[in-house]
Amino acid sequence: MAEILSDRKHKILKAIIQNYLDTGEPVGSRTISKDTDLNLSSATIRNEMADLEEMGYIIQPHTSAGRIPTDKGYRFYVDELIEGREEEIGGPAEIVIQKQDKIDRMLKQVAKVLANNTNYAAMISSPVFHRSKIKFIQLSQVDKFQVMAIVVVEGNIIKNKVISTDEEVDGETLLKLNVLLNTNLNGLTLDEISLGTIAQMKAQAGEYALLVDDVIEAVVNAVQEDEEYEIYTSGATNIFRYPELSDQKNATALISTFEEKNQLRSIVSRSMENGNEKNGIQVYIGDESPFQNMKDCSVVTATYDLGNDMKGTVGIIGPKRMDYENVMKTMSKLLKQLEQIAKKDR
Amino acid sequence: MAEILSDRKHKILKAIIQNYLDTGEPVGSRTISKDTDLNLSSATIRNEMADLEEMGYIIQPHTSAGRIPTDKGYRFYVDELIEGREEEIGGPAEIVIQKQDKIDRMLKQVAKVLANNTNYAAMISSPVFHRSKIKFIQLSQVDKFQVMAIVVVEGNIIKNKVISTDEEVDGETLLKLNVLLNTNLNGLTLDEISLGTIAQMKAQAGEYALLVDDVIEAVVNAVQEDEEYEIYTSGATNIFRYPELSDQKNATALISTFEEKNQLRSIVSRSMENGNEKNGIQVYIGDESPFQNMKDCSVVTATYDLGNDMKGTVGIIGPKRMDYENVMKTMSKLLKQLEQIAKKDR
DNA sequence: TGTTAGCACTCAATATGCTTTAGTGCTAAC
DNA sequence: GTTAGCACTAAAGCATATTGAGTGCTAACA
Repeated sequence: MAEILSDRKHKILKAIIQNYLDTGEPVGSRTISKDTDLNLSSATIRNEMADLEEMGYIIQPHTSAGRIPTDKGYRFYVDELIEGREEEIGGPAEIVIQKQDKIDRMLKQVAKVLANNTNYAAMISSPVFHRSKIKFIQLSQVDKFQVMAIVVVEGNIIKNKVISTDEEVDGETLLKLNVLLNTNLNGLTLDEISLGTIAQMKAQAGEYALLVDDVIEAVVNAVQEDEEYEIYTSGATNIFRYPELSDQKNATALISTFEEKNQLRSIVSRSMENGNEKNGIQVYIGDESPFQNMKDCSVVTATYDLGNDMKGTVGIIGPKRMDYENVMKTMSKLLKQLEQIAKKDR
Repeated sequence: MAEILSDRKHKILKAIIQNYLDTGEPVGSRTISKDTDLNLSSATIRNEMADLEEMGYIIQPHTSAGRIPTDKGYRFYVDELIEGREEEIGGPAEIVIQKQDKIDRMLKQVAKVLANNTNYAAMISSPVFHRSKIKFIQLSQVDKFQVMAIVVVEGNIIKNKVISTDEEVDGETLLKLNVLLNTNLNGLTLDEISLGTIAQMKAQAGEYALLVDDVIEAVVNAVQEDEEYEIYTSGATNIFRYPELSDQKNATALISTFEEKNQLRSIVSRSMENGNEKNGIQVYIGDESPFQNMKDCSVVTATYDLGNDMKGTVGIIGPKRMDYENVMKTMSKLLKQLEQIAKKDR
């Protein structure tokens, strides 16, 4: 598969793809002959193009048209981009994320900035806390037969659950339970709460053993609920900028993908799995993408890490004819900033 | 403006509009002549149509086409619908909202059900609590210099704020402050917290007077934040079902309206203001709608009331050529159900 | 042997003109 | 007041040229 291209073919292929990214029109031999510094006539270029077509890098939409890149062509182009990415200097102008008090506001802003800077549709998942520790638990009386459990998880994420009790619980009991919970559970992750721990707590609770079950269930629920990460999106309408995506069928599919968010979860999982190879940025071209029926799209994702094992995914979705270079640069800049803000924060 | 139409004109106009709602095509005199039970020839209908056009109820897109309703025509039709709405019996099949533990999940579901049952784009605002009472306040130590204030508002809506303190606050002080807060603030709405109340609390707090300021600020912030209501949307892609809305320009405008949500807020405000006249359902046709540049759309809104002064707005947006009758029926059924669930809930 | 000029050819896109169709308004008769 | 009939209109559909951008191939050239 990975034939080695002659230097000339390499240059011509790159020129074709870049031109196509710019214009969105099939590119002909004359254009390449003029645009490159190879000083070759269109006829020569034509010969080379015929070769490249045979090798599967480019294709003719119809006989009398220029060539456009195939998925293989795009892959060639993107791989080269990824190889060449050292420390990017310069690139797009500074991007500013403002520090926000709530983490989800900040994420919403990141999505927005990303969408605006790339002109593609952007998404970001809120971090998952698979192994984040319980920092603090507080039970309080809300009503006569209702106790509220408040759970603070590392990173000051706060969750609460209301527990209905059969009997009235007095303040003193609540106080005891509070102490019990905090001495036994603080510092633990969900996975670390063993049956042993629970048994031990029940023993200590004495006559309130029954209540302990309910409370623990509530705590576990609260933490788990947290792990149902949210997804924020922005710039879905950017797809209308690209004629190849804005026909009725494609547009409906894409927009409802963004509205429903279920499909976006598959991107997030995929991105988290494939993890941190090569600067953490991953490019899925056409059929490589996690979507069905999205063969006209490319997806670029990256994983961010706010520390404390708080990881999430950002991504953009756009046409295959996408400015991959700008997208990758913008994304990595944005991530660096996001992670810096998070670092400063604690 | 409000000329009185002869019975015959009335019937013809209604027939024209209903036919147009069905087909989306300009309707000609022949069609009306056949469809109505007036037993009039197309020629007679033509004469009447010419009159109706002169009066501004219908218009010809071009000389050799049938007529389509103007905004005034739609208004006539909708007003008549609203007049005639008594206790609707029958109508669309039962709609089921499942009770959800979290109120926002339920609202999301309402939006979804509404969108699916009407095939238009739906939105719902989470309730605003302008005058909801503070039920319970709880201060807890999170960190050495961080205290967390948890505020429970009527309806078990829970909000929290982290307060950074200059000095370390010991448990005893916290306990005192807790009592102080709850005795003074419980049962009050935001508006009812007077400067007098605050002064009084400071006096009682003694050496912790400074801290009281911070805490009250946090509480007020928490409650206010709550009043920044959320808007949930569903079925934005339904607009692609209607050719008159799915051209590039309209679609972009509509979808980004749904994405940004800012514009939707203006619908919510408008609907809340115009309040509960006529079964609470309001119809904005074309230029009457709160949007700019949305002259091809109609908006139908209603206000729901979950008790405890928790009011919000639901709405749908669709083409002017909308099945107003079904929309109004579906909406009022859904609202009744929503309010019933809320009632059962407390 | 690689490069290039030249030419015949292809196919999409655009323009052109013709026909059909669904509607109108007006007039004259019932 | 109602209606049949007719001339008229504009959009939409359809077939048929025209144009233009691009190709592949061949033959000549360095």
